[in-house]
Amino acid sequence: MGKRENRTKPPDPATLCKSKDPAAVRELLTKVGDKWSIFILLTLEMFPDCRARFSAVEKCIPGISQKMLTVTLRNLERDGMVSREIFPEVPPRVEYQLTKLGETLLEPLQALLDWVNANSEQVRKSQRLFDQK
Amino acid sequence: MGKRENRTKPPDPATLCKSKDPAAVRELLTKVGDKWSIFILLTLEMFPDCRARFSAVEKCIPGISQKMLTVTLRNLERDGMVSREIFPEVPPRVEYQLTKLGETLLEPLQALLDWVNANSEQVRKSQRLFDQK
DNA sequence: CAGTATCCTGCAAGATACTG
DNA sequence: CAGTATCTTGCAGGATACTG
Repeated sequence: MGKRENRTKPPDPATLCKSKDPAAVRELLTKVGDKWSIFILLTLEMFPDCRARFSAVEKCIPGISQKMLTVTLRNLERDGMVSREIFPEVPPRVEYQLTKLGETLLEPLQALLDWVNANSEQVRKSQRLFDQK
Repeated sequence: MGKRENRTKPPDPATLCKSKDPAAVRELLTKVGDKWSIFILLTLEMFPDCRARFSAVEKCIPGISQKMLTVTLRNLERDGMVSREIFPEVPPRVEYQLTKLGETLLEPLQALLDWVNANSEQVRKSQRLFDQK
């Protein structure tokens, strides 16, 4: 994985996707690469026990709408990345927690976010150069 | 990065994004997390010298349209992730190559794809459970 | 071969209002 | 508080045709 040495033969197209179903791989990749999913999962990690209520997550993610938070959380629950617990109180309280599966995604996602934080300035520079010609 | 220990205090919302401009971080994250960007960069890596022509890349990415390949390659070039060289021949030949910046993205992307390949079955299982209730 | 150009469509996602 | 429900809109992205 992540080999950098030169190759002398053209790659086999099947090498990238181990799956028989490339569309399914694409779809899941789209979901785990989604910005809101990434932010939500990494936000949950920051709380004690990887556990927080709806409003707490919302406060930590600038720019997310209530709708997108709801929708993305529901999808993450469906995918088995977070669990959802409802407390029968007034006013209502709902807590979300990373599952074990969700936790295994943290490292790759953090690596991606780290890359973005580290290189956004260089990317912007490249864009300016590209645009002025 | 990627710490897993429990915390006792709620996180500072600013912790996730080191940038002053959260929207810019979101935007770049969206781009590097895009499925076509990921496939293109990882595909280029598989060629000798991380270098291949348009049609060769196209063959390696099942399901991508010519339009999306063109558009995504142009964006990657603009962001400084790939370089583009045109050979004045007939028929025309255009080669794309990973830049140094692009190569630094390979490891995080490969980790993400590895996760997808390793866990897609479990995610599907979770989805079936969720859907039938 | 490696693109543009054009048309077209669905759906992602914002805004707003309502509620158990 | 943590959601639904509804309406609306932009634009991602497919299909197709053309070209240096």
